[in-house]
Amino acid sequence: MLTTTFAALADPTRLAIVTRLSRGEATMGELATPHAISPPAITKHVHVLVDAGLVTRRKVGRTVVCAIRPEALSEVEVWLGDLTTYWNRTVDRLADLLEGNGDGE
Amino acid sequence: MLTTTFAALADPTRLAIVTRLSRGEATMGELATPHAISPPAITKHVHVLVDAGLVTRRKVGRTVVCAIRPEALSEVEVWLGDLTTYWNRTVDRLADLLEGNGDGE
DNA sequence: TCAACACTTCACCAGATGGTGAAGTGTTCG
DNA sequence: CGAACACTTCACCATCTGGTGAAGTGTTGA
Repeated sequence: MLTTTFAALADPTRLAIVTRLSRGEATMGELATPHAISPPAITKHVHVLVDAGLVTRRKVGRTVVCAIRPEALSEVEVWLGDLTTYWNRTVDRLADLLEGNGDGE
Repeated sequence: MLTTTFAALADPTRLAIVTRLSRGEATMGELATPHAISPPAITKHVHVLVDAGLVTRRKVGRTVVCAIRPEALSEVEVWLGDLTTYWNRTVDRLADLLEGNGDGE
């Protein structure tokens, strides 16, 4: 669901995690470092991202390696694309009206 | 702030409002109709969208007309674009490694 | 073997969020 | 004028969210 994706990205810590992971894989510890936040909090945040389908996790020894799942963001791209199409159409129609040739539809 | 935008879009009602407005302006009443929700709730939702810079409001007689502000979404587009660039680079580097010519950096 | 490590689960708390009904503001129109 | 209308503000409530410390799980390595 698109709202789940947006909700996952609506938290600064999680947005930073996703941005960090877009530059390459990282362990939970590496994700936690820049955030002055407790391990349980990072676990929770990553869990939200996994549930939203934005991130994958795999165990490697005693660490957990996280990676981004770009496919989940393509849903956002599609939605944005649709919206752009619609409002461009609106702008075109408005431009037509302003030019006086009111046959926009 | 990007997280503010995502937070605004993280609610189904608000996402529907934005999608609706991308197809053209609407009054508060028109926005409320499909949502089986009380007028105060709609006022609140639109307020969140206005605060996030996604929507504008203007009074017309005793109605309030809302319109989308696409500029706010361009911030999302830019972020998505950056991310895509990064992970494409990662995929390229991985492809290089798999082909055996390990001079990706 | 067993201590240190990396992380998770648990129980809990404060504050934010989404909803409500009731009352208020300003506009239209008979 | 005054009733109906469109919307907002207010006070309030239940639930969700992001955080914590303490205890638990499984892995590594001296």
